[in-house]
Amino acid sequence: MDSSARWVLHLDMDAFFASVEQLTRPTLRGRPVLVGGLGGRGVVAGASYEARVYGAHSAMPMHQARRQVGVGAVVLPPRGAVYSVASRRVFDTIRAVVPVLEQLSFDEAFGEPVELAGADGDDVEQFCERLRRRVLDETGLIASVGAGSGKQIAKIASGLAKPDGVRVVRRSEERTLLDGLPVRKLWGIGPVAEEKLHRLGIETVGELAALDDTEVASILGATIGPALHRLAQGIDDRPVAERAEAKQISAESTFAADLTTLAQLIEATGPIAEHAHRRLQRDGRGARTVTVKLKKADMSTLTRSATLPYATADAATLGATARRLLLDPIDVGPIRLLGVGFSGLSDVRQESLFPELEQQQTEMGAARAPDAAPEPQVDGWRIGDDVRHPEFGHGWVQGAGHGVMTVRFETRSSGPGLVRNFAVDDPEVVRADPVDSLDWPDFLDRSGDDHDQ
DNA sequence: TCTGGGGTCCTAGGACCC
DNA sequence: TCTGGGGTCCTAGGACCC
Repeated sequence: MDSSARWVLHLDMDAFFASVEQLTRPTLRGRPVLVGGLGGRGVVAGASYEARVYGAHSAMPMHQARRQVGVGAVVLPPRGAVYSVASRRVFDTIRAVVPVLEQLSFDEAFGEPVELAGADGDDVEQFCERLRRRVLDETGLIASVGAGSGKQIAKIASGLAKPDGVRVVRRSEERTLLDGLPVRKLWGIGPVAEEKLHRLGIETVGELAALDDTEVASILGATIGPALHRLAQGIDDRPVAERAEAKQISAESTFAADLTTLAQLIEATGPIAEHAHRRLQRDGRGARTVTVKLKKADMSTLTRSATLPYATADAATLGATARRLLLDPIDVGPIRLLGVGFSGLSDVRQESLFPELEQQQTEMGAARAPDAAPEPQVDGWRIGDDVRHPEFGHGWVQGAGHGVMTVRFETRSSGPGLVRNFAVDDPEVVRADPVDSLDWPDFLDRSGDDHDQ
């Protein structure tokens, strides 16, 4: 196939987390929604367009975003299970049209529809519009789509397409578009590479493209450099392919206050290792290498890892290995984040090659494991919790305090819902599966649709 | 009240083997 | 009384992505 005939699409859901909240909680439509950590150290994971007007954006500290948006801000904790189901439905829909998808995240994917090979720009535009329409009809969510001769251009195009649009970059306009772009817009150029280029007076992609190969290699490295140089020149023949299995599974947690003793770190390891282990089990593989990550008060990180003689899925072995790797805050300073990661993943079909060693480590793990009930007890209801009431159906907690809570009863299909107040200990109000907010009241039809992926 | 959580990939040094 | 060179595995740190 002629490579000049290639059309790569980049599909990107608009403000995905916030849009799912507005979809399943219709009262929030048109309002500035911030999704993310509510604690003092939380950041924004998703901001609706109404919130972006005030300058709020992803990765911004939540307290700052909240201040900027003002009293109208609706701040909600992330509901990963709901986003996961919504994401799967979106990409199942797209896959029906574009079978090979390279999914980059919950809300982004590349595709290269074979029927577009050799098509002209107008055909591509129509194809993308039909795709967006189909996603909206089947999921209620808005995707923006970019198209171009390769992944880089397609991704830049989807950025230009937002919000709620399509942008097809024709071959004839490619060079002009790239040349004027700030280098930071290239995929793979972050703050550090940008700074290096700026120091040399290189601001735009066009200026980067005009350098010679050895120059770029010396600035950005022998591997990354030439690759980025080719992208800057508009050369991008990277294939679109389904993603391989995950190479690493990890969990991490930032503490409300820095930990200062080894005992605190050991205690904190339990729930974090269990979280990672649960996901390892769902994956079905075992791990050979265990890594702990410690982020210090100054944001620098330390990692320590150990590789076992065999891969295992045994929680006690993995947990004990993680605890063994911890460093003492007395030596390294206060710790704000602890992470536990598993890598060297492989199927663990056979018995251990070293049963005695495993036995030993299991016992060690058991002996050092913290006491049960590591999860902090949830004291009552929190804003954003999903609830169910026998008369009013599915709803969510809008506010709670002074022994009373306010519940808004609504789901995707209900339209803006009614508000009712309850005593926080009202036995008729019970916790509900957040995913029901996508489906209620026809949740009984979800037969084959499991919630966590 | 600064800066989450989940990933991928690259670099570089040392151990170890042939 | 000189100190190769390639390959792989492991470890630690860091850039970058959403």
